[in-house]
Amino acid sequence: MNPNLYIRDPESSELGRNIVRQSIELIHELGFEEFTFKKLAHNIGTTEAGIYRYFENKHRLLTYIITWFWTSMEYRLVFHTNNLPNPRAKIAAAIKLLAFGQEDMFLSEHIDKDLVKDVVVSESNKAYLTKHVNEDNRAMLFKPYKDLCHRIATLFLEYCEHFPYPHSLASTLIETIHHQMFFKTHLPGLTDFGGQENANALQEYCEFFIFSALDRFSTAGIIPRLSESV
Amino acid sequence: MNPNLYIRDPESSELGRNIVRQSIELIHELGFEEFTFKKLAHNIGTTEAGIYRYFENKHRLLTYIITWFWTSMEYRLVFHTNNLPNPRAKIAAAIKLLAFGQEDMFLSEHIDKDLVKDVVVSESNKAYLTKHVNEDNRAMLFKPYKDLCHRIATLFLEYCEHFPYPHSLASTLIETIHHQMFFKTHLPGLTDFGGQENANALQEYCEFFIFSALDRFSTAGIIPRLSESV
DNA sequence: CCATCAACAGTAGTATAGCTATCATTTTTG
DNA sequence: CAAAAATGATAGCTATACTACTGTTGATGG
Repeated sequence: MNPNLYIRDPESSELGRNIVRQSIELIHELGFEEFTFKKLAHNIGTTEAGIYRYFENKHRLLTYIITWFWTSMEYRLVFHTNNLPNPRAKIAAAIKLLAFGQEDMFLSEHIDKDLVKDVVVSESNKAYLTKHVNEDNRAMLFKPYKDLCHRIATLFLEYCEHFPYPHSLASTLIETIHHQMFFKTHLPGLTDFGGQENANALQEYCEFFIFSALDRFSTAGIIPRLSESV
Repeated sequence: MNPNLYIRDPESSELGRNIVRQSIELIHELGFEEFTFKKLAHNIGTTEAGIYRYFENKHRLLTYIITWFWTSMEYRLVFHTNNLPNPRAKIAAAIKLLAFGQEDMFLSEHIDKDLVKDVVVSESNKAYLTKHVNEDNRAMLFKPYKDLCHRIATLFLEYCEHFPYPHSLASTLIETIHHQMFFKTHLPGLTDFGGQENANALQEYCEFFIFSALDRFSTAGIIPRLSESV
């Protein structure tokens, strides 16, 4: 993890690990806006000052959590795509993983997977949608997100060599998954996943629009028929 | 505008209009997190209490601004697509408009178009990414967004009758435009628009992935060749 | 075994944000 | 012109964000 994210490494002590674990629970419970270091300190049984020894402010802590997630996601992406036979299968596996459809061990055992998922869906945008995004970017805080994005982009290029938008399509995929998950739960009118209880509907939608885009630019010029892809 | 958004209608007085206009400038300048009613009051020469007579809190004011934007966008969408000859041209016009590529009069004269655009790109997500999204949704605060989304979805269905994801594709389009614009400026590594100075690159990317998705599901089974769409 | 140093708890305190209440004055309007 | 509404000005209260200082504990190393 990038040392710019913290003041003292939270992995280096029990208190530090508690801060991270409990902050995920509390952000999940209250939302990031209502989340404060005082409440977190009370939850852990320490004091506000104790938290400030680890993180400069609550936004840095959020960025730490989200960044840790991207790092873990990239690691798992490599793991789950490494020995698949062809680029198409790799992309399908990547989408499944990104859409939280892959049952999987998380890297860190002491953190609840479903909570992290919800926090990422609801709060990850807030890590970069700030006025100090350029400064944070210079401090390399978003490198894990870019690395993940680049790795997905590389899969796209393996599948379709001359595809002109690999990075944009990768970031579109990631953000779309999160937005559509949020909309499905809270604003279903913005999706088509409302009525049905098809747990894979989002994943199928993503596979559909990603492969539609990639196949259209296929260098071979071969466009699979409807029946092959849906 | 939905009366749940405000306490006193800001369109009903000079002070109210000032609050809205100046808040857009100040949110643009400071970002939503650093924006406060005290600073806004100071900027327009009134007091904090004066602002609170119009808006319950700064989040409601943000939602007002964003909602006003969606309302205006839907109106302009109808205006710019109404007498186009075919669904494909309508969708292309919609994308151009949503991507801010359409030179156009805004509905309200007293508000700076470019400022609103930047505020929408950076802050619109924060209108709904909250813990009270369900409550806000019940108060119909997001109806204009849903209406806009539904109208775009309808265009998709006119072009491709049995397309199964019209609403998800519409919300994906809107959110993607904003994210890619933000990334292009602040995190260009997440896009493919960095080096080139092609102002239409984003618009072309959106047309590409939208029509790729729609054409793949074309009921006629006729898939236009690469040369026709890019 | 003691000196030392890092980690941590606890307390206090400042500045600002978020919000409410009150009251006098001005403006609108019936 | 009188009543009602809108505004300006001030005060105040609670919570948040953050900093500083003090004392304790517990591990390390000579």
